[in-house]
Amino acid sequence: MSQKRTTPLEAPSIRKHQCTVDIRLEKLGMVPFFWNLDREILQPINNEFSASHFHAGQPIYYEGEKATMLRVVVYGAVKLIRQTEEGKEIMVDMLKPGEYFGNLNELGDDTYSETATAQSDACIMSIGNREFRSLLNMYPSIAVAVLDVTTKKLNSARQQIHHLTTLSVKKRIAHILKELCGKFGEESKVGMLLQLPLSRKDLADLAGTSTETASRVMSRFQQDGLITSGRQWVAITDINALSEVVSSN
Amino acid sequence: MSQKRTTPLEAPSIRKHQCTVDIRLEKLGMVPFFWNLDREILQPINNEFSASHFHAGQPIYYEGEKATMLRVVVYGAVKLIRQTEEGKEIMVDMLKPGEYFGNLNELGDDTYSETATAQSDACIMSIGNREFRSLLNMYPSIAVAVLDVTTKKLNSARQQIHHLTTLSVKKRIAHILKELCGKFGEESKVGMLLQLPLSRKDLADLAGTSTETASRVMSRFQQDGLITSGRQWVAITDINALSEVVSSN
DNA sequence: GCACTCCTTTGAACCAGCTCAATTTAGTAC
DNA sequence: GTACTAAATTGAGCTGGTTCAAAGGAGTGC
Repeated sequence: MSQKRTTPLEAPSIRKHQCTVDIRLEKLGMVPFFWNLDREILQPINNEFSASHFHAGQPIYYEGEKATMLRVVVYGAVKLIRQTEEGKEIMVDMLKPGEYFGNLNELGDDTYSETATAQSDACIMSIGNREFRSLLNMYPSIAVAVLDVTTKKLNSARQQIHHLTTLSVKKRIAHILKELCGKFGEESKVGMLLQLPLSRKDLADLAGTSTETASRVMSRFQQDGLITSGRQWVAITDINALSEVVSSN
Repeated sequence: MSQKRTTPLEAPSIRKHQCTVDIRLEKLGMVPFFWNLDREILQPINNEFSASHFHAGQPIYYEGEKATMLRVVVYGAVKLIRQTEEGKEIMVDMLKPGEYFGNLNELGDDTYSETATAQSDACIMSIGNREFRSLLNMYPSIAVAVLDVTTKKLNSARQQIHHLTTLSVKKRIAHILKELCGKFGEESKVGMLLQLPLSRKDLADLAGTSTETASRVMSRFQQDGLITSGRQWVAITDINALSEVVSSN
């Protein structure tokens, strides 16, 4: 850590220690599910959760494993991947703090339908499925909040389906960059820096294309001054131009 | 109606009259949302809904319209479509009786994110968004049931994304036929007949391909004896062979 | 500072599926 | 039966994106 870092990305350890017991309650209150709850209700809910840390690249669970937990991202980014036997994979979602993943189905006899991996160093809170479901039944407002989040996810999944079949790779990537910018973008000297490690392969998996094609598109964007990018990082320098790419001819 | 019909599909008017006030309550009880509810609770809920009929091909609402209602299919099939300005479209879902669609978001200021069209003659029950949301808050079990349905939809949307990027058109269509078979298949002399009008274009929109390619694939399937098909109808004759197509090499 | 790793870029051939265009046919109405 | 219409089929050329291969760099550990 004493060497000069050339990545503009924030070093992971800076924030890692912050995920202490003390601030878990605060984090939990920031999760959309628990918006309207009083502190005295939040407290026992908090006790149901347990926290754990993951290093960048470390798997959290695998597709097909027996699914027993529901998880919430507290710090860092988590990617959800589906893969074929031949190893071809696609990224189904990239989660930021406050988002949930895992399983919330009735019984514990389901399996996870995707693999979850820590994209950066991450802190995750987990709760047993059964426990969470009893929360849902106890507090309708939580159920409704979870439903709203899930509905939004469904909508964006359907938009993605639409894009996959109607847009060119170039437009799809431009659109994805815009979304990531809204989610992970942070002001920096190189532009809106996406605060997570993001390789060409990740982008390709998000866009449903090959690494090579993603690289070609990104090279072009960089050439045209829309982005600045290095190894595993991307910064958006001209978001309006990206929007134009999506909606052009 | 006195002429001989050559379509194996059931004539729409046969069942249409069945959607009377008398049996609405029964239908409502069949909707997954309302599984566990007592009859005395169901009764007032039923009163909140209003029913209406649509002819095959008739639009129910358009993408972008102000979204105020949540709807449930009582009889018939409803397709959900998203389209680009140039008219290229994709089918996001095909719904059967008991499934919900429309909007369930917080306030009435959202717009529908897809166009809903009656695929066959259909009977639809509607409820105001606000009213439904208060039901959700009143009966947690409804909220949880809706959440479960939505979660399943999300999962299948994500599977579709996966298929779009990893499977060939042939496999995608084979898979779609299998799903439709489970949902709309009815035993008949020509095999498992899909009990809804289904054109090559519909299939193409479902698979995210062109009408011509869908036609070519279907011709091939018919040639190989996997299906029997005519104008706007499809029957599956060998579902095992279809499964093999999906999982082959 | 040096070596090593693996991420990224670029080239070139190839192909699944698209598009455009023309023809055939199933189903319906009379 | 006959005529009509919209769905379905089939052909042929084109192309965006894939695949395979190989070279070029950024970041890291020692």
